[in-house]
Amino acid sequence: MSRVREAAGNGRMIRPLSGGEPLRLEPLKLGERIRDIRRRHSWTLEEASRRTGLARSTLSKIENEQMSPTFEVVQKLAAGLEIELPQLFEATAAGGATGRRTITRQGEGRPRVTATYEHELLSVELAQRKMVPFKTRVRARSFDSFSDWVRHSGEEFLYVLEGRIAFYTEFYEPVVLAAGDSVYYDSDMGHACVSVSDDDALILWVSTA
Amino acid sequence: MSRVREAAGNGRMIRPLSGGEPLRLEPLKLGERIRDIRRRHSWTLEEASRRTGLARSTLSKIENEQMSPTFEVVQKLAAGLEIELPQLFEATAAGGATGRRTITRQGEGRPRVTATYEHELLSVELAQRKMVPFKTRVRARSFDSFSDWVRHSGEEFLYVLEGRIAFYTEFYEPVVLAAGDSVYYDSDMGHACVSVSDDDALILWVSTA
DNA sequence: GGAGTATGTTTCCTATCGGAAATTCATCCG
DNA sequence: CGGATGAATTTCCGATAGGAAACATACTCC
Repeated sequence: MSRVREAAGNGRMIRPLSGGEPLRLEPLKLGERIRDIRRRHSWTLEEASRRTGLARSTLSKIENEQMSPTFEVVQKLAAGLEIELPQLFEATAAGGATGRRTITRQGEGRPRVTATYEHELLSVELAQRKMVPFKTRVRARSFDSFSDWVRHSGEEFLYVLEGRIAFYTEFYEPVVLAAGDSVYYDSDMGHACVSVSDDDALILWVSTA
Repeated sequence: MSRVREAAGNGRMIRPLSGGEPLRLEPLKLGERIRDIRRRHSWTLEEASRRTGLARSTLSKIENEQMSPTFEVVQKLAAGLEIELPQLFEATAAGGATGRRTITRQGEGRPRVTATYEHELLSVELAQRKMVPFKTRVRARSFDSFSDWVRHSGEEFLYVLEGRIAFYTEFYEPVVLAAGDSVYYDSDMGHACVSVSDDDALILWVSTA
């Protein structure tokens, strides 16, 4: 049975950061950090060894702060343990680390209708999120129904779910996007889109908060 | 005519991404990086030596990739050169190419296949973006094919495009998501998903960078 | 030109890293 | 208990990181 099923399905959940170890990542206990990552994945030194290509003994010594790995080795560690290098050194505000999660079912977002768009804000329950996702219905042949750019600081990702839209931005030629196409852009650059299909177009938008 | 059409239609364009370079995924040239930082401050090896407490020769060898510094030394480097550790390892926008918009056509992202997922990274041409979008194919009935949580700092938004998946996270009960459903969660909380439909499931993922 | 100065590179040589194997520690059995 | 199995730790030793000092290569200024 897969470990996830075990962990997620039955009662035996991997507890957050159980009382035992606080997992605080003080100014750079690389050893602890490595060990923690390994433990979280329930990897033995042997498994970690296979993954990283490093000797068990080496890993053991690193975890116990008995040696300072060379940069080369650090890279192997990051790769093998499937963690991004910068992440390895980030001072995570660990502590309680209470994960958050919110589900939004099809059609159950918070609607916000404007002249041009029919937005449906997703994941509204979650305050203080770094991204703002919403689904938007662009009315069919809305070509002439609006008059100005939308512009707001941040970045935006747009993915076309259904239909075809013409996507306009300042400085660029307009482009037609069909279902499955996507675009990423700085949203302080004026932008707008219109449906060019016979039906409404449906797009998924994610903005930085 | 709408102002958008006007504005977008005329010829004045900022050049997008320099078409030439494919944005190489560098193996992280630490030496070059260090040398850049030092040069930028107009520090001599001697000065850098005083700042870091490392020998001139050592610095020289590191910059010329003639040796792999130990982690201890890397720490001293970061401290002495007044740069945050994670920053040292962040993938730089190599070419400097600050594109402000990038289109990714259906199926034309950069594939990344793992045992469990078939990712397609979107908008890869755009370096230094705050979000990382990708589309993922989750193999049908992949229920037993993986064994561990995915976990990385940041937040994540998931939208189901096709099929049905079971979405697992630590601390929560697993939940089944169908096309059109979405979830927003802290991605440092272990998470994973499997397809529970007869066909592969297709999901759109956006992570904070 | 030659002496002097400032910067980066290349020797050494020792301390230590990193891997193979031996050793310890823990947990199951019979 | 003794043996067996699987994990982590600790030797041991060759390879290499890192420092001191010598060397190389500019630039000055006289």
